[in-house]
Amino acid sequence: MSVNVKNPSDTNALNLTASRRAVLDIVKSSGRPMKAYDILSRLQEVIKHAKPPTVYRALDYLVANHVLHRVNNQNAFMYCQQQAGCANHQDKRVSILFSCQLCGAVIEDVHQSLTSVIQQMTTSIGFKVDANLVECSGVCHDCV
Amino acid sequence: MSVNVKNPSDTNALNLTASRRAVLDIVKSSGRPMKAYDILSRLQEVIKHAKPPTVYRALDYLVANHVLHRVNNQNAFMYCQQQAGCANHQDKRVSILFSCQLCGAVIEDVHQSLTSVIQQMTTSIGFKVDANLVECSGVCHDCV
DNA sequence: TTGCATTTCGATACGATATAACATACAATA
DNA sequence: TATTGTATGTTATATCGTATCGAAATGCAA
Repeated sequence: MSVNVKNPSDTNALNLTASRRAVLDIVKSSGRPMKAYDILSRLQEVIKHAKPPTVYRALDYLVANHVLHRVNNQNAFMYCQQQAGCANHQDKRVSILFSCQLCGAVIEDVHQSLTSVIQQMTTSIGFKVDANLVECSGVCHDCV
Repeated sequence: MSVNVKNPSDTNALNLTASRRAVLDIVKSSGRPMKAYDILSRLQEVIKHAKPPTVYRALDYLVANHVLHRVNNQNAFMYCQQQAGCANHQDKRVSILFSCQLCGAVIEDVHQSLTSVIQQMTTSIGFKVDANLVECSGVCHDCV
């Protein structure tokens, strides 16, 4: 059932099984954050026997591998737009997610000064950031 | 039942009813983030008939009035340490919450450069921040 | 190709989180 | 008094996420 597309010469490659790939495609193609149970509904169109753990396992894997972001203030998941092959993560640039509480849109951005100040603050308190990501909640331009 | 302690001459004063005050005291005195149902358990020692909506209504009010922070990556609530009478909110300084995913501790900090860069970024995209707060998930110094 | 360790998966059940819906109480005030 | 707005009480349920465990698939070495 699962299809391993990992390239043996690339130890950082993803092990995209069928369910992981399907979840990734669903979230990526939606172009916006998706909730777990909305992903599940879509997933069940392709994998009929999919259940909540199917989705959560795939999401855990994809978030752990920096392909998706978890948007905590929406309990949602979105495609990581700043990375191509986890470049953002590898370079330790800090992304910020501006999350609109009205329409759910998330604007992902990076900024050198943000990265610098976060690195400075985390170094001074000995805090290890786990996703090179900060979140900010508010209202986007379109929602006035 | 409700006890209004609002000072009529101060339009920014809190309307701390009995349940709101009890929830605030519980969260504040714990010194760390608390989950809603843990708050409920404690609240029921004082207000026996307290139910989930009792807690969530009080939390909504206290978060809306910048007395508590909602820690999204823990589904928890903590006392706002940077403000005294919402000074932080009024001054538009941006707090950052470094949230440890292992022990649950949250370090709240403010930094002028962080405030500057957030203001710069939000201005450029027309985003209105709703709590002058950003969140960052990771592992704290004590948890290595 | 066999055997073994590891990873992934299917399925059920449960635990945790949050809100809907509606009725009631009460203070301020017209 | 009648009205309005705010806050509360109560029940039930919706929504979200995870623990568990056995089965199946996979990778790998002998």
